[in-house]
Parts: sequence; structure tokens; C-alpha cells
Amino acid sequence: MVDTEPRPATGTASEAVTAPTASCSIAATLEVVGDRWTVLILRDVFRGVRRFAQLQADLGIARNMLADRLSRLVEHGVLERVPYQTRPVRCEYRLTAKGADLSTALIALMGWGDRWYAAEGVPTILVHETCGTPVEQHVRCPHCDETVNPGRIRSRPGPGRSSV
Amino acid sequence: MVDTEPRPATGTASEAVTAPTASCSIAATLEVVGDRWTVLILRDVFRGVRRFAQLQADLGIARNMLADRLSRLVEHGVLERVPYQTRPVRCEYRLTAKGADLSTALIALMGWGDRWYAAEGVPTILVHETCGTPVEQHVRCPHCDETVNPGRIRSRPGPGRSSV
DNA sequence: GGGAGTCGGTTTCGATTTGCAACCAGCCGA
DNA sequence: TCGGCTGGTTGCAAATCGAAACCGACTCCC
Repeated sequence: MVDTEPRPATGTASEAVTAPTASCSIAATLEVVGDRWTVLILRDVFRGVRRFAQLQADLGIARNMLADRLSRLVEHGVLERVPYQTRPVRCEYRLTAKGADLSTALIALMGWGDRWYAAEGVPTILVHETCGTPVEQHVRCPHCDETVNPGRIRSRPGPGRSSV
Repeated sequence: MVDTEPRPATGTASEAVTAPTASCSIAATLEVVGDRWTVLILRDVFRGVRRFAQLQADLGIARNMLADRLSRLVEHGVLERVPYQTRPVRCEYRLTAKGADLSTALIALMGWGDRWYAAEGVPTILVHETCGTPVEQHVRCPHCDETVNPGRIRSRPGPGRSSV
């Protein structure tokens, strides 16, 4: 996942890509979850913490921040509010399909922390439900049917690249 | 990657895990790269943008922010300063092994953006160097030798879990 | 009926962080 | 000597964050 060539100081026209969302899916993702608290909230929701008070207590986040981040996540379709009682109506926050699809990213972040900051052993292990074996995250080539290590990945402009 | 049970309002002692870094590798990771600009800087460095001025122009980040984030990344051993000329000595920023190991996470973030925000087609395609096929990111079970989809992942406390 | 408690917020306001712009240091080349 | 380039630092206004107080809807209990 590396462009090996040092870039000339004045970028070539074809590669003068800037941060704007449209031109980079990483930027697009960060637009939605590019915030420390947001990621931690999602981590908690993945772990089954779904209610306002629980999240607040677990994270130690300020209540106004939490309210803001939650409504933003709902707006973006990452979480949805699901009533769990009436009178008064109270809602909990659940992952949508879009939100659940962030698991890959959370697993990746967790993996890096595990590898570089878990000298005392990892805090959490993710295992295969059916056999209990710890799972691993890889990049694969469907054609060669093999694991591709990072040095063997190249990036190319795709069809959605706004070639300004 | 889900605890399916709703958590009781008063968490059980064994699972009263809070945000602090030690108890969660995601929090540990965010401590280092839990910032929008930091991630974008890393994305650029992965793409071969390594010099201060280039990064600043490409990202549109404020110069003081950039200086701060870069020195923080160097402190954390994610980037290293490598001189590219003498008189005056000027350095560029390169990924360390630890930094390069973030590729998995960046690929995951990019993948999510691709899946949910690239209606017009993806801006960038990652391909297998040797055959040019677009690669995919998966979670695998080394024992069963198969891809595990997210619903089949369970989390368990690991040896490093600070059981307070 | 009244008072306390729960849950999910909103408001307020001081502290921190951000971002723009100006400035600076070291060196080059004309 | 006069810009110009690169890689910063400094100052200051504006936006964001965070702690704490407050609020509304409802329940429970006396």
C-alpha cells in the first residue's frame, strides 16, 4: 500500500489530490467517524453498550458531547434509535448495517494496538465463533487466492477519482 | 464482533471496562492516531508525500497543526525524520515499521468509505502487485482456514485485560 | 397529592484547541 | 544585497470541548 516514488515537489497534474472528501475514501470515512469519541462510542455499541447513561458512565465523556456524537451518528445512518420502553419513550442506539460494516475498521485499529501496545498481553481476543480460534485480519487476492502482504499492494486511481 | 446480549444497566463486575487506554487496544491506538489530521497525514505519507511543504499544500492543514502532529507521530515512533539534504539540513518524514503496520487500518477505513460513499465509483483501487487484481480485506480463521464474517466473531477477555 | 429518583437530554460558561497570518532562521542563486 | 525556498514558531481570534447545573417526562413510594 505504498507509492514508492518520492513525489516531485510540484505534484504532477494527475496526482494533485487534496484532502477533500470526494477524492479519497479515507477522508470520506473520517468525515463520519474521524473523531476519538465517535470511535469509542462505536466500540461500546459493538460491545453491547447501547443506552445514553451506560455510554456516558463507561466512556466518561461529557453528556453534551455524547448527545452530539450520537445524533451525528444517527444522522449519518451509522446508528439508529430504537425505543426500548414507552412512557416515557426512551431509545437505545443500535448499529445499522452501515454501522456494523465498520467492524473491519475497528478490528484493524484494535489489531494495531494489540501489536504495538499490548506488552502485557492483549486486552481482548477475537475468536471464531464455531471453533474458538483467534482470528486474523488479512488482505487477500481473490484471483491468486492468497494472502497479500502490504508491500505487495499497489494503489491505482479508480473510476470515481475526480481528475481535476 | 458483537456482544449480542444487551448489557444490564449496572454492568457486571467482570465487564465494567472503561475507556482507559490499558484496557482496550482501540483506545490505545486512538491515543496515537485518534485525530482526523493525523490519519490524513499518514494517508499522504503512505502515498509518498513526505515533506512538510508538500503535506501542507496537499492537506490544507495549518502549519502549526502539521508541525505538531508530525512531531507527535515521530515521538510515538510512527514516523521518523530522515535527512534528504544538508546545508541546511532538511528532513522528510518516513514510515517506521510501526507506522507501515497501520496500513491495515487505513485500508479498512478506505474500504468502508468505498462501500458507503463511493456512488460514483471508488477514488482509489488497491491491487495485487503481481497480478493487478483488486484485493479484499477479510478476517480469517487460521484453524478452519476460511473467511469469517463479522457475525461469526466473538470477543473474549485476553491475558492483558486489567480485571479491576 | 407530594417528594424523590431515573433517564435522556440541553444550557451555560470557562478552558483548551484550532486555524490563519505574520514572522523568523538557514541557506541558495542572481 | 535582494529575493526565494523550506521548515518551522509565535500571536491572536474563533471554534470546540468539558464539567456542572438545569429541565421534562415519567415512575415509585408514602
